[in-house]
Amino acid sequence: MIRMTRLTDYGIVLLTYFARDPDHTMHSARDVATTARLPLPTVNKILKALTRKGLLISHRGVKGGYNLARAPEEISVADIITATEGPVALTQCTVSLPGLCVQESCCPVHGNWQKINEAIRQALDGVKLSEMARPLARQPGSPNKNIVPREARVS
Amino acid sequence: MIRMTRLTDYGIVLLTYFARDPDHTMHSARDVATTARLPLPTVNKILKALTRKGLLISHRGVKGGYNLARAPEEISVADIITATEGPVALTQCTVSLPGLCVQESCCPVHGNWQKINEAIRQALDGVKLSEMARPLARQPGSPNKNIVPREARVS
DNA sequence: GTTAAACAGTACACTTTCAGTCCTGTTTAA
DNA sequence: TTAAACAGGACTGAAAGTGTACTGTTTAAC
Repeated sequence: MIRMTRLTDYGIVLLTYFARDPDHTMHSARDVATTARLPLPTVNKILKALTRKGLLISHRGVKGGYNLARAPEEISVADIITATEGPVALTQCTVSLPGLCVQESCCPVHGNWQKINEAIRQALDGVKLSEMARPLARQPGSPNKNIVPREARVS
Repeated sequence: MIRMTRLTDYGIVLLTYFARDPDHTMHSARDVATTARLPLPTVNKILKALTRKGLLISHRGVKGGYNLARAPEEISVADIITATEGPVALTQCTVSLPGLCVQESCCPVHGNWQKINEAIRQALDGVKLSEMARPLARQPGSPNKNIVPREARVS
């Protein structure tokens, strides 16, 4: 499996809660944590990170909370992954700028990765948060199932 | 960054050495390790794994070694990743069979990942080993540059 | 038949990364 | 003034990844 971190997965789920709210009202980390049934410290951490990367807007103070910084149609899965994990790429080399790799001039597969990464980037860029939030939500206030605890899975 | 393990990266590079040989002759792990300038134990480990998954054919004994099990045009990057890391997917849930996830029935993004993973699978399936081996090889006997040692990169 | 080269399989130690939590500080509505 | 809520950093335990070593099996060559 090509790994995405669990926090990124959580982040996407949390963002769908914001996206699903038609009024675009503010939601505190506590509310979101309760809704998503995830521990508050973890939710805090994720929302803070997403804010730093410009996907959420924070409001401090007693009635504070978070808002989506952009419309759900304008936020792609690639944006979210980029925010929490850095540029979308499968290998280190294509993340770094040209010339930074010490063995670049003689690598047998140099350049080919660019094409692969570009394809993946496009795939992830084509899926918007609005789509992720849309169809299959049966119970809005429900936990993330993407992460399956090992002990919860049939062997 | 969406992570692929280093061994997978190595594996792809090693396979390109086999693919690049027009005669499809057998190569021992020792030879490949020397050519790729990677430690022999590591190369051994990777080639053994690729053999178990059916991408290479092994021949034991004194003049033994490895061969590609199929033509380079018939081996995709997805095949290689699948062989070393399991099914191509970004999240756990889409790897498991339906029904195995305890929270499946109420996950807000369930099903949407299927689409994303499919897109990525197709992207990786469209790139064949023959393409990876083809164009940019300047010095056939050169090391893998995909992995950039942290200390080798400009900060 | 003996030998040595080469693959097969397993186990292990080391390192790095992830995940989750906690603590202190700042902001702001009531 | 108070308390709710975000900001930022630090820390720890767990998990995964990485590289190596060791023992066993196969087989070509002599």
